[in-house]
Amino acid sequence: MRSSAKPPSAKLPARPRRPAARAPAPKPYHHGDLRRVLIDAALQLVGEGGPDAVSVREAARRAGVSPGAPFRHFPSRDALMNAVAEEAQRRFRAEIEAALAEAPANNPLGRFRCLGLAYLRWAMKNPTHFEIISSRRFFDHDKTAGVSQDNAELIDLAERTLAEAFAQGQLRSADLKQVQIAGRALVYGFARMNIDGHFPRWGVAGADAERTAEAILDLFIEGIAKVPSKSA
Amino acid sequence: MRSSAKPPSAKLPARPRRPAARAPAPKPYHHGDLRRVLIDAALQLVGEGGPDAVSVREAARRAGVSPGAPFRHFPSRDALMNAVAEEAQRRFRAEIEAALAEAPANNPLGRFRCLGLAYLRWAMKNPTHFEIISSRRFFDHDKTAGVSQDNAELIDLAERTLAEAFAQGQLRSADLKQVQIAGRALVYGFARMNIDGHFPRWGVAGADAERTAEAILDLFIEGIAKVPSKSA
DNA sequence: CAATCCGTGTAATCGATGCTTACATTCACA
DNA sequence: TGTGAATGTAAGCATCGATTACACGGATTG
Repeated sequence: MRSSAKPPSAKLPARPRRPAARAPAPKPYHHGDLRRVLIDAALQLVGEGGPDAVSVREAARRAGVSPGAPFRHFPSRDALMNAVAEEAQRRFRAEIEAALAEAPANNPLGRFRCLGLAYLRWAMKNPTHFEIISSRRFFDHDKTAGVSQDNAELIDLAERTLAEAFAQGQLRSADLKQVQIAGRALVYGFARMNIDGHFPRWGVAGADAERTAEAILDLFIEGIAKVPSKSA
Repeated sequence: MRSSAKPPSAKLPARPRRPAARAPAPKPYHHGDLRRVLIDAALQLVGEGGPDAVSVREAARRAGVSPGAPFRHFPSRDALMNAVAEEAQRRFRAEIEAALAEAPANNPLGRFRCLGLAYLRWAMKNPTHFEIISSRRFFDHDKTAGVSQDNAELIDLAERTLAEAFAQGQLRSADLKQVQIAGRALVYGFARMNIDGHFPRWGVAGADAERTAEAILDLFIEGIAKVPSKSA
């Protein structure tokens, strides 16, 4: 979308907000909630063609608004992408926490596995959205208090879960930091490889992908668990 | 570079090819090896600001050539990026194979570790170049015989090494495919997290980064090795 | 109720980019 | 030596991000 030929976009028929007693209400001068609509449009564009497919003008077009209008709400394209990325990150975190809420409470290592699985599943179901939250370039690194609060929350969650697992003697290594980074690298890497096209065989079906994701996660968990063989 | 103000590029002083008996040879009409120079310029641009920092015009500017000239050698920007990515992939493979050539021959698992380490080191020393080879979008997926021969070679190499390790009883799992994918995901993930800015603490120094890289690699190797504790 | 302020949208414009077409130059081969 | 193919230039198109001047109209005031 960003520099390719494209039909003139067919002009949406002026969204029917506020039926307006009698006049045809062709298009109210003020949009209503343009900011929200722009973010949604951009999210959709990301879903269709990745981050590069997002253009301010196309988002404006889909919102039925002039090309300059978005700049009233976002000082730059990056600012729009920032908002989009934060929204995606929010959804990501919400889904993972929801999945974890259903996991058994008294098996930390099992909970850790559950966390990783939810991570992988979301990333594979929403590849382009994962792409924008994983590439930190869309987050504002100047803001105080850590840009994406949601991301820090997730990391904390993983760390606490690992600490519990260690406290219950479920881990072989005491270097929790390394284990945490390795675990993150594993799921991150698998998710990104999937997005970046390193597994061309898995078309859209993704059943193989999900099975493999689970398998390598288990391989990792077994690798860090205490007494890996012998009994089981 | 792709849409920001920039000084007019200072105009290189007409590269002195072929001193030309006596005339000042201000600029030969034909460049000599524009294709090569364009790829180098683009590689440099990638090194300076990542893939998005590459513009055909800027590459042309640095080659001291008109904006349309590159299109004689590359039908599109993507084609240029393709060439750039293949060049980077070639260097990547060369360095890894060189490192592996110095590894002890009769310890497959050790060789596997060495491979992973070389991978991580190159990725961390050439982050932006790793970025373009990891994102497969710059490779031509239509070409027969697999686009990046070099990449397939590397994967084969890893698989053979793992098979040897298994044959010598060094591995705990017999599912070599899973082990290979997990290993790839681990190093890939770590490298990309580093590039994508998930480890903001490691400024440019990178000593911490390299140590951590080695640590998580060892953690993984221990996890897949047979008899992980007990003796060592 | 009316006047006005200011948030929000429009129109027009700028420079940069990818890419194409028409033309110019020069190399290489017959 | 002459000519055609290869390779460069010049000019131009459409799109993009971004800025500026202006227009609209809802909300707050007196």
